[in-house]
Amino acid sequence: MTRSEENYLKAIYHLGSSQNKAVATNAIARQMDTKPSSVTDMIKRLSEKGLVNYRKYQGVTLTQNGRNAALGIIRKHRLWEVFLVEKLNFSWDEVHEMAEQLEHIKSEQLIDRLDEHLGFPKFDPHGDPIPSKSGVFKKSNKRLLTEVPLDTEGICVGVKDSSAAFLKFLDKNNIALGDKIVVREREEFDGSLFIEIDENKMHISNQIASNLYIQLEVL
Amino acid sequence: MTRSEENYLKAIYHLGSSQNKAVATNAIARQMDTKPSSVTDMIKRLSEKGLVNYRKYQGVTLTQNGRNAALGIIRKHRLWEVFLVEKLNFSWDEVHEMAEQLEHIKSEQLIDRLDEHLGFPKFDPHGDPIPSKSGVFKKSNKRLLTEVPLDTEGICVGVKDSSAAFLKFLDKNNIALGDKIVVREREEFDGSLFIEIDENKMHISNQIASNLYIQLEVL
DNA sequence: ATAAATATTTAGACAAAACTAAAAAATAGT
DNA sequence: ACTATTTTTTAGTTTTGTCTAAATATTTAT
Repeated sequence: MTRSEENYLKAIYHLGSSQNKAVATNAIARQMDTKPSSVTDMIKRLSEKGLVNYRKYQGVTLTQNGRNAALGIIRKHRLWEVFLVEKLNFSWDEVHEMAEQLEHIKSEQLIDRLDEHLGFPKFDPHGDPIPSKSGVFKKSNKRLLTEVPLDTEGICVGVKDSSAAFLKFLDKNNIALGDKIVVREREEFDGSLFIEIDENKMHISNQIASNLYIQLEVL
Repeated sequence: MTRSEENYLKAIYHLGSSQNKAVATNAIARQMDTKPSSVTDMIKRLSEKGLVNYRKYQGVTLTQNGRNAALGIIRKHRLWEVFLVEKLNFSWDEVHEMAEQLEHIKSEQLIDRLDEHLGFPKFDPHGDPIPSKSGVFKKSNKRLLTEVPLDTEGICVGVKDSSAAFLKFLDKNNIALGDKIVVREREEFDGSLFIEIDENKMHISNQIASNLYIQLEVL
């Protein structure tokens, strides 16, 4: 499979073929920053290879083979992200570009050894689940801080609003990706939260909480 | 730069442009398992980009830019090989294919962090020197066991004859890549050697010794 | 139900990187 | 010095993946 084919499969998966919804040509074009006509071309090729189901004008879904291929690429992407963050000390927001390249390295052996080297992680640094070799994965336990149950420990894995202003705010208040967070109390009146962040108590507004993603621990 | 361009530069470097000899079209074609006409095409492109010096029918040399690019790729290749062997426990003979792919990953940051993660190694698992960020590297201290001075410790990093028969012999005699080796005595009569291999004393024929590469330690 | 808007596909081109076949230059052998 | 051989280059195609422009299908709005 070519690199380009892999990228299309991944895009189709992310655009909803994970839930087996048919994905529109236009949506793929937007996602991949390319033209709809190019997408049509590629879809035909993928269809001939039995990786997608395609009927003219009706959008596209992944076949079982296509889905497996997509999951394989996602597995590689996320394992490499873990490597970059855990072993090379990159931060969550620096790794995507590199992982986009690394995910196309072809070697079963390599990715299995990497998996082992990393201790078979189940989630990537953004809290997204890592499919196993055979394509199974845990449901993500990533949710907004506003939706986390009380007294349950989680790890800060992402932001919804990635504006400079918000990131600066986080920085000033010593909230960083990877921090351990527990919600201790929810204020009914304004939806603000009392939290503990790496053992320090804090009070944050609903505004803030609704822009922070937390990954809850799962066994 | 495209992947293909990078591979051509590397091939030209290895074929003698390291010593600034002009490299023949045919030689490149052989090395890259491609046709001479394809090589001519590519050389023209590289020449337009200022990466090689080219005069029709006269062969090709690398420009300074070309040489730097080639060294950059070699640096990446060899650092990834160290990673594969040291961190993922692959053996010397399994890593080349993977490194061929990994060497094309584009990210200065990534390779510098990898370098640091590995402790700034100066040689790869085959005993070949790793160019620094700025393109300088130690001369290889890789040589045949027959040419190693007495009482000088080295590490077994390669074989000249990689026939199954020879590899089987090594296996049977417990000689493996990565073993520490010291030559204690050379027998004038038949050129055989008394060596210590990981503390065990052994006597090996000149035949054997002249097919084993040793990397001598350097500071 | 039909016109307007939107989405999708087709047709034809292009660039990169390869190929084959044929021509031209360089080298070697006598 | 002049063939014969080898090497290199040119010319013309092919494949992959993209593009633009035009044609066709579908959806939406009245």
